[in-house]
Amino acid sequence: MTKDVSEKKQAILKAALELFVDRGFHNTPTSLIARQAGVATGTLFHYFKNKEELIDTLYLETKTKMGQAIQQNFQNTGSLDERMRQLFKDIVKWGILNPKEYRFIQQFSNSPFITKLTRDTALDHFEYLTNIINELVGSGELKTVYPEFIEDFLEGVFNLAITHFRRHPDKISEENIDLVFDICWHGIFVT
Amino acid sequence: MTKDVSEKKQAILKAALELFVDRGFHNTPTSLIARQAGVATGTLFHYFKNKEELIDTLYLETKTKMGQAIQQNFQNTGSLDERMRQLFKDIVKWGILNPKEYRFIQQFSNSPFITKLTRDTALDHFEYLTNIINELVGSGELKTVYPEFIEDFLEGVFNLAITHFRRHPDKISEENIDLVFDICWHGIFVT
DNA sequence: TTGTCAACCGACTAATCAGTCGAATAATTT
DNA sequence: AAATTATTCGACTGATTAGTCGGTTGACAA
Repeated sequence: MTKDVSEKKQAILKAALELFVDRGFHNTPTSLIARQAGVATGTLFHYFKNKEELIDTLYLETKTKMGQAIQQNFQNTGSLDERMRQLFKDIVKWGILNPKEYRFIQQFSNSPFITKLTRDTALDHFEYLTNIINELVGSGELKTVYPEFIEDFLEGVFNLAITHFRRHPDKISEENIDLVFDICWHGIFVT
Repeated sequence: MTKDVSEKKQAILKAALELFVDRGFHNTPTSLIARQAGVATGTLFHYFKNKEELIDTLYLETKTKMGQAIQQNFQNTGSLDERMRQLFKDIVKWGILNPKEYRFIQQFSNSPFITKLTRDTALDHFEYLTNIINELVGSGELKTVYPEFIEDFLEGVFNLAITHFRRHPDKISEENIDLVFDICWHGIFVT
């Protein structure tokens, strides 16, 4: 199962990730990616048909890595609330520990690059998310909403939490991540 | 107070907005912007020192327009909850009615372009937001949070709401916007 | 009328970029 | 060992791009 992927290919993907996050897609010449990866331009185009394929590969691979990291930790026991809290914390922590990867995903998602295809393919690695959404809707514990909103809501709160802790690294603590979860799930108002 | 800004300059900014949203910054040649605006390249560089200045101007102008549109409607009467609901709905509606403008702001905010300077300058037009945040914190109606999070939380929920309605235009209705507000403010769980 | 200046044009340039190609080398197969 | 194939290289090319420049036009002032 462990593919023996070329070291050079990995080096190219790593260099590309860093450069894309720092300089944007079009402002990052393939020549620069190659140099940073310590290979020749020709080698880059040996592994990737063109720049677009490199970007798509990087996106899919990054999303997969994220999906696997989180799925690994995912427990299917406990109350819905507890499991959601765990899931939330795992995702937020991944975002905090892998800032470049998360920035890249955000950048890509907000760029005109993304096609319906790559979006959906990436979603495949988050089946458990779809499952838990269905469970949430069916549980009766939620306010009456249509599922499409729950999806966007979840993505949105993950995003805002990770963005917040990126902007304010001094606020990162187990306690604050819990606090953020409480606010997103149970509201910001005391009632 | 009403600056008599050249029609051509406006045409350039309008063309740039549309092209940037569709194709990204670096993938949009200045020559194309000029053509779409119906002017010569030279004219573009007559109004803007370089491409970067054009992008910055567009960002600042767009944020200002948004800020003014919302401030205009902003009422300082009623309960905190009611005023927040009104503010939320105004912002979300602006995002829905001005999709390209909002996309552009998102795209720019998520790109490596943005400098601390442009970010802060843009924030100037949202004083009332800062005010209401301070009021929120002081009111005792909120859970105990530090203000930095409230800022990021507000930005985040505006974002997720507008993104949601962009993805699902069929869901746009006064009722649903209210629903989304309720969920973001009072939690997604029934308790 | 003459002079001035800002708005405007588009051909042009120097630089940069994505991607090619033929050759060299390393790994694998026969 | 010989032949075949995969990996790697980097100089090169054709296309594209940001920005320039010399000149034209039209408005307005002296």
